[in-house]
Amino acid sequence: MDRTGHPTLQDVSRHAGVSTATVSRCVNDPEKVARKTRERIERAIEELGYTPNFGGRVLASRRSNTIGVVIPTMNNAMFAGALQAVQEVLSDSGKSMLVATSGYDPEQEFRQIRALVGSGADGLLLIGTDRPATTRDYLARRAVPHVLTWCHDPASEAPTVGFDNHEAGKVIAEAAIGLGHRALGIIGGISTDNDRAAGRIEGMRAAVAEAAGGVRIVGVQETRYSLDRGDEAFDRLMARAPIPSVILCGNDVLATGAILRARARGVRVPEDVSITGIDDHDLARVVLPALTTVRVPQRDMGRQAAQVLLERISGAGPVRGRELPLELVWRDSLAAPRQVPPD
Amino acid sequence: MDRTGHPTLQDVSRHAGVSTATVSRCVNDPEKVARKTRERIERAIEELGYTPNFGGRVLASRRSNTIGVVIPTMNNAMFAGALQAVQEVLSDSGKSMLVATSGYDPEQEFRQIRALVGSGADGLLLIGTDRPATTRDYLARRAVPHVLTWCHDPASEAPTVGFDNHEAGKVIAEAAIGLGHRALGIIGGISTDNDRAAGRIEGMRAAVAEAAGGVRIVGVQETRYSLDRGDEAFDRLMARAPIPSVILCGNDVLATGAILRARARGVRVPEDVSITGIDDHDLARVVLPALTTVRVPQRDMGRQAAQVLLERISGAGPVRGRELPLELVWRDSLAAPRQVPPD
DNA sequence: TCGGTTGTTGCAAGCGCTTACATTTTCACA
DNA sequence: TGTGAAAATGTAAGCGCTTGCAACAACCGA
Repeated sequence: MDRTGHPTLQDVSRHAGVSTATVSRCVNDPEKVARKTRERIERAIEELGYTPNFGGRVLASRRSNTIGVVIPTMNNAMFAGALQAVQEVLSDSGKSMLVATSGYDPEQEFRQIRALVGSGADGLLLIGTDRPATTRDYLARRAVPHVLTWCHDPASEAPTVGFDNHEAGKVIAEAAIGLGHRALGIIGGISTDNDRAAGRIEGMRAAVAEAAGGVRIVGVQETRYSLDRGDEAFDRLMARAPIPSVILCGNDVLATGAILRARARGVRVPEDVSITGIDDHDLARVVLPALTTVRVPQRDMGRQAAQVLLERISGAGPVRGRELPLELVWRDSLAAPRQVPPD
Repeated sequence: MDRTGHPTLQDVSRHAGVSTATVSRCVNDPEKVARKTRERIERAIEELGYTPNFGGRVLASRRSNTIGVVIPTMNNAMFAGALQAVQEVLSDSGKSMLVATSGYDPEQEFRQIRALVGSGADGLLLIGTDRPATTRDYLARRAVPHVLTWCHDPASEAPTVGFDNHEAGKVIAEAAIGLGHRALGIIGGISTDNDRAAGRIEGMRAAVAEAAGGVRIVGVQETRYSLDRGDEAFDRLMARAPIPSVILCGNDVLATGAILRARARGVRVPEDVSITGIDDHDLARVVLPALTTVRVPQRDMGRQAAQVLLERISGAGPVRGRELPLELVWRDSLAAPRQVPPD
């Protein structure tokens, strides 16, 4: 019995008449124990109601079977959905998931990373590639196995399992340009310390740069991801000439906010102005008009990121990142501009 | 140096010329150490880049400073939002959060609970009051401090921090009845093994039972919480007479699904049929018409539940549950029925 | 029957930390 | 300057488990 009255490995070993080593093996690696012995031990475990002590286990084995995840916020359903997938994979492998949020703040992220590592995390799943040297040094010095997701960069030191945000922005911008839009507005997430938001905007800019014939960006707003911010940014964008004929939003929440605002102001979408999103959030098909957007494979991404992280932790060979495909989803919020404006 | 090359408490103690006990105190309870000594130790910690070993710490102190949360799914933004709040509170108290999901399955929940306890969780936050005796016994036998949320029941053995689901259903049903609706349809979550979904439906039924003048329920559909299921349930409810003049939905996702379906079928909301939700999800204000619903204080609930759990773990006196207020949110999806149908 | 394999089990040394208790130091006050 | 209480520190005994190694048993073919 331990200090709290729970039976210990030792109790089980006595009860079953074997050594503690055998009981330990029976718990962790049953094949290593002869069938008859195993049955005896299992009965003892059952009778005593034994459960392994976590601390002893971690201390002796140097593994906690716990992995940490830091996401910007759980208020974004995209992250939450991916988290769900991560949890499922980990759970299937007998691991538990520690979760923390950074609120898009690099320092907070660093704090949370340290807290998770201090809580025994065997590995870490992080969002995005860019982080301060302090954080990267910490990760390297402590040799914390980690995988980055929600982004993809083959050149990254840590494996990335995700998609190319730059590409996502570019694809949707090209779709708009292809329809004849020449004056584009952008409502993006705040790109400071956020490689995903920045990448999306850059992708949009790149599409414009590559386009022929007077295509230009007439305004860029960066704002926090939230329905209400989409609102305000829309107003600012529509406040002064030249008015964009399409507004490319950094994600579906912003786009939905913009549509809501357009509706309230009597601006018709897509007749007066087209609006696009990125993510393919639930909102995208609920809002009216339904959003034309780029589908981000959140579930798959979460699942695969978790798998890659597990490989990385198990140390089985070099682990490579993976790029996931993006898909343009056509709905109703993007249409050809009313008239092609003169150059 | 430990086996992995990291400095240990012992290294620090040698480096600073003090005993390991003093270093331990300096880390866990700095006031107990004289200033000069503390500074010396802190310098040593800094120079060596020491971080406490989690396993050793848990083993010796019998505390992991980790708490576990089991929710049905993170795909429901309501749970995710609450989780965010829980995480913030825990993080502020230096605790980490383990998260697992049950998929609304009691056995899965039990498995996850065991996994979290096996991962060293000092306490547990669970959703809802009802669970199998097996699970309750386990919790009692292992004496796992736990708090229940998303529900409220002063009679529950474990403290509950949440709202009264029965009341939520009743409030919205009364609102509909008050407007003159007599034929009510219900699309609820699956009430088996789900006291919240069951409570909401019962609340609706209770309102009907208490109402005078031929108010009756003309159909009840139970279905999984998802946009598409709201769809189907709507169809079934509208398929045969008597047709309800209002459909009370168990949550906003179902209600939104129903509205989407109504729109697709050319049924006008609320002119032809009113539709209500519960939760006040983001969808509620995005969907057209915007949902009349009951606001569930997810953030507050998460925050308070976490606080109560921390109290419970610290063992400071008897811990009482808390009930949080509900608020009816009037929007556009609920209106008086076209004509009061003859009794 | 014997040596060699293969399969099982036990021995025992920690893993790195906390903490009750003992000891030493400090300091206010007489 | 002496005294006692309070403050600071040290001593050392584990916490419950894993695991490398050694010991032993069972079984094989020669």
